[in-house]
Amino acid sequence: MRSDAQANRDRVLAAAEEVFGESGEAGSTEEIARRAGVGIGTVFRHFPTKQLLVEATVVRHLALLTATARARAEDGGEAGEAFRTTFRELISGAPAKLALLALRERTGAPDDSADEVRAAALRLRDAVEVLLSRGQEAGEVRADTTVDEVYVLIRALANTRGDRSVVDGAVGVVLDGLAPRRSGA
Amino acid sequence: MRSDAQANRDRVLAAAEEVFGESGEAGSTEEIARRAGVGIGTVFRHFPTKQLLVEATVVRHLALLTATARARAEDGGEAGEAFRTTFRELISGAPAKLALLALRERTGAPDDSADEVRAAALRLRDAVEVLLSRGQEAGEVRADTTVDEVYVLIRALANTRGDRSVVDGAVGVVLDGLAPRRSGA
Amino acid sequence: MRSDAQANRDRVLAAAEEVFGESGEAGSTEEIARRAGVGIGTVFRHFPTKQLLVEATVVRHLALLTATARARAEDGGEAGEAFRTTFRELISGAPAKLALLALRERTGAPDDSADEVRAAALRLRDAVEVLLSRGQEAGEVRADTTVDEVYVLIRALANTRGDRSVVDGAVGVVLDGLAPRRSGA
Amino acid sequence: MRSDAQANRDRVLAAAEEVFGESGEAGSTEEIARRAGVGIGTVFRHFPTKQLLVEATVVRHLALLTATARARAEDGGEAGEAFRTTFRELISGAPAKLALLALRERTGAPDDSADEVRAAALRLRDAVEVLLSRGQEAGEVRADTTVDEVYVLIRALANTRGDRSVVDGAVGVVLDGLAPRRSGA
DNA sequence: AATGAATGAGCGTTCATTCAT
DNA sequence: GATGAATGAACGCTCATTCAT
Repeated sequence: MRSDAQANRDRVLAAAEEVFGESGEAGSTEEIARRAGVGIGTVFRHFPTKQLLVEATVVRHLALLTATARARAEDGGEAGEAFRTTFRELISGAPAKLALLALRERTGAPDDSADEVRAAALRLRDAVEVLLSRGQEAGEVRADTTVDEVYVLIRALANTRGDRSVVDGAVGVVLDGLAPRRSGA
Repeated sequence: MRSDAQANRDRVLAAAEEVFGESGEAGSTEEIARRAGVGIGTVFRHFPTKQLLVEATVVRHLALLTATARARAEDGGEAGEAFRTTFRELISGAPAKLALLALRERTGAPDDSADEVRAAALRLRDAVEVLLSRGQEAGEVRADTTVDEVYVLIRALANTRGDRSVVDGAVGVVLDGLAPRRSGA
Repeated sequence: MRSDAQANRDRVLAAAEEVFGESGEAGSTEEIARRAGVGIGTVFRHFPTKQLLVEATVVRHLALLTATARARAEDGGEAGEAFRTTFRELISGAPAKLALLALRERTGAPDDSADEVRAAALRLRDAVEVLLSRGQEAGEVRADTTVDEVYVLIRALANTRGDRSVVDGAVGVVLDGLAPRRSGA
Repeated sequence: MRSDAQANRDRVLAAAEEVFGESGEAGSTEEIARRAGVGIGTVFRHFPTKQLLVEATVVRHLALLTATARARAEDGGEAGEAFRTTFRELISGAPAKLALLALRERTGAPDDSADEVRAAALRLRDAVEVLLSRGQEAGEVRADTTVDEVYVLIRALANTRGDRSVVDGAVGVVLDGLAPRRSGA
């Protein structure tokens, strides 16, 4: 029975990512249950509160992004390229869905599980940091920028809506800003 | 009574900007009425639908930002400086509140008044364009970037939450990306 | 100024008959004011309560019907014909609007002015009685029926909706039922 | 739980018939919930819209009347008597409540479920037609009247309020009008 | 006397949450 | 464990009524 429960939990989380991705926190729990193919009671058994479901969804998504970043880091490719590619991937990774994140980080921490969100965000930040450091050491990324700044840029751009080409151009501008500063500049 | 009505309309809009700024569209009309110090009926007399109130709030905010940008353009200051200062101002102008904008631009245009939002957004874009063009002509801003890209960057960064100093640093990085490209680069 | 006020009162009553005729008591006071071309305050100055406005409208309508019936009675035409014609007129007189009446007579008498409604209804009943009696005396209407029965039939049929021809046929059936009974029956 | 749900649905419908019977469509859903002894949410779970609740109530009532008429038709009694008895039963069946019907048939058909109302009304009409035809074939009911006329008469009289004896007398008059026409008349 | 802005109770409806089965 | 019916607080909105001008 344990695996059944686990399977249900996963289906609920997947449905939640879909629904919250479309409607933000306004997405209804009932709709999530419907898409997950389970009863509403099952959703609440796994996530006693909507808040907890939202947070679990965010954590799951952050974990996914973290995995992406780590994979890049382990790829062993060229440091600057790895950093830039990951930067772009995190931004376009799941545009609509990261909206969630932005929303989440706007409010206080009303319950314990918010700590898990913070922890997950930190793990992503750390993964980004690895790539950033390497890029900087390789002289491919400007030395005078911090992970926090880079992380802020990723979050800001991840929520952007608009023409793909325009957004891509905008990201390009930002990456130019992250290029090494000319010594004589 | 006309002036009273106008005053109330303004108080409602101000309260709406506050509430929507904190909670997005989820902010309740009742709460807005409370903060404006008027009855719920008064809110609906001025804005027959919540949607219309949201849009009026967005328009008002965009108009404010547009005024800021235009004032800079007329200041007659140095072109590059004017552009960069305005860029920073639009971003920090009303952090929490611009969240609204992002939300708005995510959905379709269900009613006529949405056109006013679009029009107001275009006016802001145009005001930015003036500053951008001057900066480019003066050789103070890279020539190969478009208003749309710049506008996307402003919108993205305007919704950012976080330490003032970190955000400022991130904006600085972006402005570096907007600096003229080295000819020999 | 007196005549202005009187004129306004009349315009309001006319608008009320129109609106209540279309929507029953659900018609809004605001809509009545709009159609009467006066401010909402004016409506309430003349009729301090919606209830009173409804009743005044009913009274006005009943008075109109009463006048119709009395005119027939004074016409001096043939008694049976006069009765039958009036019977039909009262029914088709203002179909949709009499709906009001039916509604009214369903509830208790919560305020004094309801007495005026009752009085107006009695006046109509009396006018009908005159025509009925004459018809009976002339041997043109069955002798064993009472005004109350006739009045009930009028009220019932007045609210009927449906094809004109079908309703006319139904009224014809009822008039047949009101014809003198065969002595040998 | 299925049976509980069904029981609740029935209690809601019964309460709705009561409330709408007293106040027409103006009766509040909250009041219906109260009388049914359920929460407001339960009412909306079974009838997602007030409109649907109104229509379901009407359909239920019409079905009841139809059953009554059909039972008479199958009784195998004397044709004229069966027709007249049913005619009276349909009228006194649920006086106050049929008000609903009248209201319903006044408006257009804004949603699909209104079709069910129409269908239910047709079934009742058909049941009446069976009795009418038999009565006419038996020479107990005038041959020159149509179901539509009879149906109109039933609807009109069903909404009548007033002394039982007076209404009974009025119905008697109408039944006389439905009696076979004298050949030599 | 007329106006129409303001008020707030009340309504239809939604949705997170509980709990009997 | 899973289900889904039941619950009721809360929301958007309407409208009769009041009152400052």
